[in-house]
Amino acid sequence: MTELQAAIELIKRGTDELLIEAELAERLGSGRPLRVKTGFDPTAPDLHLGHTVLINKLRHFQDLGHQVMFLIGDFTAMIGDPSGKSVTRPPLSREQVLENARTYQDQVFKILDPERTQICFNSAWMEKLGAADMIRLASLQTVARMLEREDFSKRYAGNQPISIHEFLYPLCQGYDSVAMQADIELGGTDQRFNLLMGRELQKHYGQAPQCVLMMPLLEGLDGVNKMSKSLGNYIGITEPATEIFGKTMSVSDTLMWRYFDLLSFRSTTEIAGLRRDVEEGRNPRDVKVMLAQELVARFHGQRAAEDALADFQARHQRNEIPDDLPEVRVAVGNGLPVFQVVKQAGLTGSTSEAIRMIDQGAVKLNGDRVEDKGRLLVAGETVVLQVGKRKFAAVVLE
RNA sequence: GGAGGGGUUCCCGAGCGGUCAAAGGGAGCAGACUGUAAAUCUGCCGGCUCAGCCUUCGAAGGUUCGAAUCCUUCCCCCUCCA
Repeated sequence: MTELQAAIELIKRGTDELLIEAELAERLGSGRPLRVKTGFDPTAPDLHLGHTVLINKLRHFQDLGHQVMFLIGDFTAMIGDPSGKSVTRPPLSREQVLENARTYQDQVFKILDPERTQICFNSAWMEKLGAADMIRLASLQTVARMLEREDFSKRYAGNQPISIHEFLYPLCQGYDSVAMQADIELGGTDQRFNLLMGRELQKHYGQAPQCVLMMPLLEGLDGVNKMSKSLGNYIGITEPATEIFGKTMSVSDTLMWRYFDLLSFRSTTEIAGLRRDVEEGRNPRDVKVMLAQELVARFHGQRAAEDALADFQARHQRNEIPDDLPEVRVAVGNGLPVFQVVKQAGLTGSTSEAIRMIDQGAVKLNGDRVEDKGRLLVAGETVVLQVGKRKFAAVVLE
């Protein structure tokens, strides 16, 4: 295998689709470092494993010596990507965007090499674009073309509103590629339309059209929807080791394989071997532990991975109370009913919920189920309160 | 500009003067069962000083003993025509 073939193999591993392989081969063959573009919306700075599918791929390009351009869509954030749902987002202040961008950098550099990563903001060129330029840009595409996009056509067919400015999002993203002179752009499969727009517009502006590499979307913990913060089905890369471990363990046996494919750095043959083991009777839980440990190790180190496993076994397989309980102080005065204490300790969102939880037998005090919701707790001691399986607090009564 | 249809609790969606904190489904939470898996079953699912009270049905007024339901004005969305 030639060096070029090896590079293409690495680039293609795990991808959903590469357009157009021949073009990419040609550019790689030129020997110059390619300008690799990917964009992120600065609205949700907490990166999760879904994002890392893409970031790992960027890492591959860096390893091959190319220039990664990490675009923060501070200008386009004003529009909000209409991909998927139609939720109008509140505009972000300049300061918020900058702060989010900083958070992004901290997080992506857990995977990427800062030396070979260029952070860009699209406001740099979008703000210079005047109204006339914008209209010219808009004239390059038609409404019919826009409606080809699945989410637009669905909304249109379902009598849902589509604002004109939402059509501008793909155009802006495409124009970013022009301004950045991208050789290749990476994105999720849901970005197909926007990514292709870059090709169209680059041609209009006299540039060679960028190649497009689409990565599969990672399903969230529910196994159905794509992993996203707003759906709450995500594993954040800055989450504590025990959380990453626990959430990974809660993934279904089927979904586990998907995570192996998209997130593990194990070789494809090794993963196939594990799959065979399970088919032959190995407990899937044990294989899942390997995945959970690998992920924890990636973001917190090997040591943390060992600890997370020990903690997990203690807490869930032996039902022990964790020893790193958050401590909360609650003023009980002359005695406060348990349900009030539960609420004030932040274990439930409302008093009503606390009462319900107690009625359902979900609340434990020092390990014993609370039967009487009116029971008064008095000042002077520290008790361990538990709601459900996962919420604990050491409550100092005072 | 004209005609018509809509805005209901996290989402979808019923309700069209009292029995409505509002059917049903989804999501979520808890319990049982487990491997903190899935599936399944059961319960919960606005708030509070919880047998009672308070705030919700686009917004603001009004009619009524009583309004998500009727009237007025306003805001927003969709469809068709031009």
